Amino acid sequence: MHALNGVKFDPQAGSVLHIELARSNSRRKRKPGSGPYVVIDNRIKASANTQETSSDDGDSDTEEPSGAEDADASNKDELKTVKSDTVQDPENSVPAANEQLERTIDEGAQACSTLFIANLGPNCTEYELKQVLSKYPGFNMLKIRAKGGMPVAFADFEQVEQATKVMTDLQSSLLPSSDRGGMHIEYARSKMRKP
DNA sequence: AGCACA
Repeated sequence: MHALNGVKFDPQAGSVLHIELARSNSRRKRKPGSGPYVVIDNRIKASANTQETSSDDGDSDTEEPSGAEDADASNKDELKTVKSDTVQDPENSVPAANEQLERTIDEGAQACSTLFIANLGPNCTEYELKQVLSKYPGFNMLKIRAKGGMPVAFADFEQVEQATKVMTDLQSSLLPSSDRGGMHIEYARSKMRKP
């Protein structure tokens, strides 16, 4: 940059190059904790207080209340003393038996009365699968969808428990048409899940 | 790992 600075690039007008470092992005990087999601764990914060004031480019962008850091510092010790192991598990207070069971079958997925079935062979037909599923109580309907690739199926039941029964029963089981491993069954994903 | 239709 200094090598080129001041170089005459237009002999007629006598214009001269003026080069300087571009100012850094005026929009400062969002600090973790300033967004809508607040990190509760403050343990890492203690050692990372160095780059706060160094890169202030003087832009008139003042989203940050300047007193925030000081407040953080004074609150730090207080927050640290909150021990997580003393918190009582709210799940244990009301142990509904079947809820526990469903959670154990496939934790992470929300139990529901519709099953998502994958890893079906390319030759699996709706009819074939329906033959199997309709042996089970509460079976409502089956939909097969083959979006370009391998077919997947959605099986709906009257009750969650009935769907659960089918899932555990048929999990990894082979269909006659299958050219691969057993089918993979999960609860269907729904838009209505708890956050 | 792959989740549609109403």
